[in-house]
Order: sequence, then C-alpha cells, then structure tokens
Amino acid sequence: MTTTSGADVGIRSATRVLRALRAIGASPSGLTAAELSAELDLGQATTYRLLATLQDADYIGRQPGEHRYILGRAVDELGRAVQSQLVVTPPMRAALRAVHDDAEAPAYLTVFRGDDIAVAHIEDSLAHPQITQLHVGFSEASHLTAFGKLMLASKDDAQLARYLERHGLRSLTHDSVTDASTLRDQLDEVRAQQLAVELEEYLPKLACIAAPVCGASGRLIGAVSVSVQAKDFNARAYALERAVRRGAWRVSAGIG
Amino acid sequence: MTTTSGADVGIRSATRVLRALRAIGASPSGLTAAELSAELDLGQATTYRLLATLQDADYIGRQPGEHRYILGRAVDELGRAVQSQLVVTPPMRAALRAVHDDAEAPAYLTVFRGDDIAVAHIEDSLAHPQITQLHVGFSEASHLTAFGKLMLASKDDAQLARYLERHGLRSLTHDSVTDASTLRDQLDEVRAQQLAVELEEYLPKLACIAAPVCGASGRLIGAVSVSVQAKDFNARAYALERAVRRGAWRVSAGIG
DNA sequence: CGGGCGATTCGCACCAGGTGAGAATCACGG
DNA sequence: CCGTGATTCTCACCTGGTGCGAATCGCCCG
Repeated sequence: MTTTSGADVGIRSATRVLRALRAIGASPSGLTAAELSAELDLGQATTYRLLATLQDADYIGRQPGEHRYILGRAVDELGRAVQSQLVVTPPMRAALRAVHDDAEAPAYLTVFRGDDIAVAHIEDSLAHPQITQLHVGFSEASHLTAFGKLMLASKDDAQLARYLERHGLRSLTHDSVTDASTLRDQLDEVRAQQLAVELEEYLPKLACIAAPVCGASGRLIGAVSVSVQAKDFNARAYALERAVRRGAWRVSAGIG
Repeated sequence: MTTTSGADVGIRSATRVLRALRAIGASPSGLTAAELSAELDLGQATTYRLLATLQDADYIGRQPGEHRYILGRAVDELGRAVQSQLVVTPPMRAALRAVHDDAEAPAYLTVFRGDDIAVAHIEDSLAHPQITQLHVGFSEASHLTAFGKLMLASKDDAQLARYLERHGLRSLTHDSVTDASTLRDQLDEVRAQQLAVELEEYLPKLACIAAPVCGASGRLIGAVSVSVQAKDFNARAYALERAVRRGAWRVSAGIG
C-alpha cells in the first residue's frame, strides 16, 4: 500500500485514462503528446498508444496539421447522456411550470446524487428569467444554495463532517456561511421546517427557497425551488413557500 | 495498418474504461454492476474494482439505496470542457451577429475536426429562431448539411471514399442525397462556387447556405451558415450568399 | 537540395499490476 | 431467522502494458 495521501485507489490504468481526459479538457486549446506525457508521467511510447486508443474511440481528436489533441465527439455524447439521465417526465415539468406561474419566479427542479446536486430542469420565462449562473447539469457550493442545504440537512453528523472535510465551505458573497457550527444550526432549522431558505449567500441580491422531493420509499431525492430578488423576499415569502411545497408534493406524488 | 473495421486497436484497459462509460451513459437509468459485467465481459470482482475507480474519480455515482450506477459530475464537467474548446472570440461573435442581422435569419458558426463537425456558436433571435434540431456541440449527417458538404468538399477522392465507408449516407428527408455519385457531383459544384447549399435534405421545409472559413495557413477550418424556410430560399438566395460570404471572410480575418 | 530537429512509430524484454474463481461477508426483505 | 442477491476479500497466475532506445517520418530553415 503506497498510498501516500490516501488518494490513489483503484485500477491504475483506468485512473490514467480519466486523468488524461481531464487534462486534455482542462486546457482550452488542448494538449500535445509531449505535454500529456509530462502531465501523466508516462513514457512517450505509452502516451502515444494511449492517445491512439482514445482517438480511435473518438474521445479525442485533432485538427489536421495541428499537434494538439482536443476532446472529441464521444465526450460530447457522454455529456449529453448525463443530462438524459436527469429524468424529467411531463408531469414533473407541468408541476414545475405551475410553481413558476404561482410564484411568478423561475422554478428549478434538482436531484441529489450522493454529495452532488444536479439541476434537472428549469422553468422560466421572459418576465421571470432564470439565474444565469445556474444551468442544467451539476451544481457547486451546496452549502450556499437552498436546495443544497436541503441535501445537507438529510445527512447525519458523521456524513456532514465527511462532506465538510471533502468540500470545505467556500465563500461566494459577503453573506455566505463559512462557519461549520452556524451551518449546523441552519441545517437544524431546515430539518425542523422541512424547508430551506437562502438569502444572498450564493449570489448578491438573490434569494432562494426550496422544498424537499421524496421518492416512494420516503427518502429525500431532490428539491423544488424558486429564486427571487432578495429585497422582495420577505413580502413574498409566504406565497413562495406555498408554491414550492405544493410543487414538491406534486413531483413526489408523480414519482411514486 | 488501416484496419477498416477491425475494432481492437490500442490499450485494452483504456478501451474498457471508455466502453464502460459509454455503456453506463447509454441507458437513461444507468446500469447495475452485474449488467456492466455482462456488457464488458469482465469478471465481477474486476467490474467492481473498475466501478470503484470510476466512482472515486467522480465519473460515475449512484443514488443512495440504489444499485444502478449513473454518470457523475466529472462527465458533466468534461462535457462542458468540450464546449469550452470550441473557441469563439468576441469578434467572431460580432461577425456572426452581423450575418444574422444582414440575412434576417439564424446564423451558425461551425468548426471542422477531422471527420467531425461541431457547432461552435449560434446567433438567433425571437424573430428568427434557430433550428431546434441543432445545438452547440457535435453535429451529425455531414452529407446532408450545407456546412457538412463544405467539409466533405475539402477532401480528395480517397479521403471521401474513406469517409463514406465509415459513415454511409443516411437519409433524413425525401430529398436527402443517398447516392455517392450524386454527392460527388454536388461536391464538385461546392468546390467551384466555394459555397454550399442544401435544400430540404436535412429537415423538411428548411434550406441552409454556408461559406467557408479558412485559417491563417489557408486551410479550411470551418463555416458560417444561415438557415431559412425552403420556400423563401430562391427569393432570398442572393442576399443570403452575400451575408454568409461576408461573415466567413470576417471570421477568417479575425483568426489570422 | 541537404542538414537538423521535433514528432511519431517500432521492437523487445521485463514484470507490475490487472485478472478470474471462489469463498466470505454484508444487506435486506420476507 | 433464513435465503437471496450485492459486494468485498484473498491469492496465485500470467497477460498485457511499460520503458528504453533506436529507427522513421515530416517539415522547416538555411
């Protein structure tokens, strides 16, 4: 066991492939064979063989006459596949649309996956456009979003500690929680209310409110939320809460 | 050498990783360990190790209490990285906007990568919305799109033959070219005009016209195109041609 | 036209590390 | 409390991935 820092678990060759893809994707202009070879600490012959394999499977490619490898169509297809796995049925869409109409605000459906959160669907309109920083796909900074707090609230102390250890508490605005014990208090309140609220923690001037979606087994699987201007939040809070709770209920029911 | 259909080239373990990701992505609800094991023809111990490795790198994950593995956040990030490698500079965006305004039609910037074509940017508007079937990312059926014909026209006979052998000539509409010799004639015309046109070959009732974008070396690297209703095409053709040629020129100039 | 320098491929022997089989253990649901 | 399926463990085998060095290739530059 030469695990110096406990990070290199698993099949080496597999890890290499993944690291290679990451490395190539990390640079907007791609990587040359030599650069990748240095990055992965591999002999050049091996590097070329690996590149040939990836290229053969269409995961990478390069422009003719260019020596840099860039991500190819297979990666694009995979990226699309991720989104196809964020299943959104027409009833769910309808429920979310109703939330948008009731709340007069952009509405989001998120699903939880272990420590990660993916935005599965967004219902917005010209009058109530979505937050630009949010997109369909995985979301960051769980501790600063309303649906993130909902997910964290479903964890017990040990799981939360593990999460914090792995992710830390990044700060995005002046009001972001960055203190673990404050967060724990917030999560207790979330558990008590079965509702999460976030005020200018994720983006300045923005507030978000989220209600839990549960699967047939009663387990928490996601959230329905809306975002509004922070200054309007207090005046609208009551109506927003009714809307997201109703929406979350309808989505939950549509699953079982 | 050129094993046309021999599939087993390269590093086995790498191919396995890629096949595993593909397989998991191919099913909207993901795969169980047993299913993947069957799919890859691997022993179960090995399968679990591979899954653990992929999970460790966040390429896959699964909902708590669920036995199916699904694609994870790292894949989402890769998918986003692909798009970040489709570099679009502000001048290019501006040039494309001008094409949209001149032509009064949605305008597309595509880049060529070997046999593949990626849509790098779309400029549309409420009055002139984009074709819904087209999205930023890789595009299919090159032989049926205007920009695709442009790419194919840059190939010589041998390269074209190789392309046809690998991709075939899928038919999408009643007017799709499906005959290689007809396609060859079309491509000759494209070469002569340095312009490609497509009438209801890709989508019914839709026409598309594309002009070539060249890099500093003079090599063809992409295309600027617009799409309009097929019935309007003849009346508007002259203006559209001027617009895309001008746009392609501006983009080409903005690169060198 | 010829040298020269990267980029890329080839050949080969070594052995790390991935593999399969089977058994043990765990996790549930009945 | 048992049975079934999921998951992990153990271990010896041997494939297949690896590095090194050299051979080619391709292209720029003088």
